[in-house]
Amino acid sequence: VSPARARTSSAEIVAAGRELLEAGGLDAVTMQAVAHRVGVRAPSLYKRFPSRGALIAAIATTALNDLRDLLAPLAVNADARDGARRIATAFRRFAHQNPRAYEVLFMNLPADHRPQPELFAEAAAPLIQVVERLVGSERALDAARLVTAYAHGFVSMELTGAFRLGGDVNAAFGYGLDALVDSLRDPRAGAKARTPVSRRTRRSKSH
Amino acid sequence: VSPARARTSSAEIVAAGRELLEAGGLDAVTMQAVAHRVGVRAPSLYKRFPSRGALIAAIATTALNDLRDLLAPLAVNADARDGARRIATAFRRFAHQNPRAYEVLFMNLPADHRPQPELFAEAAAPLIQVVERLVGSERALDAARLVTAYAHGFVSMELTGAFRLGGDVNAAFGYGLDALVDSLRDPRAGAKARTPVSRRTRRSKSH
DNA sequence: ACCTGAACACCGTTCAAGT
DNA sequence: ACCTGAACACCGTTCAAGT
Repeated sequence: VSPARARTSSAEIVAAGRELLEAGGLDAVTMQAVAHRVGVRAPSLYKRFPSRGALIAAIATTALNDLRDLLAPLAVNADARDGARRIATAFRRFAHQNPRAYEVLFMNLPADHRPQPELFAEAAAPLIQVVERLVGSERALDAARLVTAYAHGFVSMELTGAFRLGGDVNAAFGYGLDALVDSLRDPRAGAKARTPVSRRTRRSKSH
Repeated sequence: VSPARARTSSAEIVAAGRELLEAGGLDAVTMQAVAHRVGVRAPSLYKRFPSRGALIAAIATTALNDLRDLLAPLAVNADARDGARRIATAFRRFAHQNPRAYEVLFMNLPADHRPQPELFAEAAAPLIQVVERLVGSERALDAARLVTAYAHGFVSMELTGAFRLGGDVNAAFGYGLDALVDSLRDPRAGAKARTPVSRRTRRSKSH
């Protein structure tokens, strides 16, 4: 007899799940809703994903892939400080454009339903490269964590609506980013590098 | 006839929910599990909380109360920079001791199931006070957001296991915090205040 | 080889009935 | 005035039966 032909694909299922995620949050990503969106019934999804958790993990992985691809070209920048600012700004823009997926990426997912650590490392690589030129290889990891923590913390609080005391939020991000990036210096370098460099590209179009 | 006497209380229910939260995450905080823990059946909880979301909100509120009470006394500190570091460090310690509640506090909860904004403001007040002494009232909000974003971002990534590239995580927090706090200066002040102040209390007992 | 309806366990929530 | 069992809708997941 004629075996049933596939009516959907893993990629299509993940895309449908991601759309539902952005539209209605994680709660809206039910197996039934995803299945309905790709034109099958819920049990069919289990042919491609062993569980809802695995599907969420796949959604997170594609989002992390997008982020990595977005940041990768920014490592090659004449001015390292400018590169760091551009990477942080692109990171923030990604979060604004994919708020729910971003949320999932930094959520405390069970270890077996998380994107591979290597993928996180790939996404972090450009920033580490750039700050290494500023602070040296010794302090590169700490410095990258400083910038990443700031960017993630700022964006996370933005997205959850924690910044309700007023003020210009975009300007606040630039203010902090400038202060942070300016503070990145190679401790082995002489006093010449210590010239204050504040207030420079603060209001450039890319911020 | 004799009307049924209360077998539990809102406070007891919230406490039970918080214990379940820390023990097994948000998924473990089911109405049935909470009810069983306080010795009633699930429907009885609806006498005190209109929904599970409202109960989660109440749990978050008590946790935020604890955090506020923890930070409140730290605003009075001889050295403002030291005060800022102490506040950030206490914030991080709270997160380590209440990881799941911390997670909920900074989660994207529905607006009607979030602790009151005033309570967040109260928790943030000590830091704002302290940094105001460093950067002036004009920049106090931006500067407080810089420190908060860093602390939250760092802790959040710590808790979700994003720091897997090795290195001393405690030292990394201190490195970033020192760099950040040192960068807080009053722009109206003279060049005298610009003396580099790095490498000072980095390894003090309080860090 | 993939799809489906039916079924199961579990959850949040409602409500009439009890005391 | 509070507590309960029973019921409902919904969810993730399994599986035998279909093509």
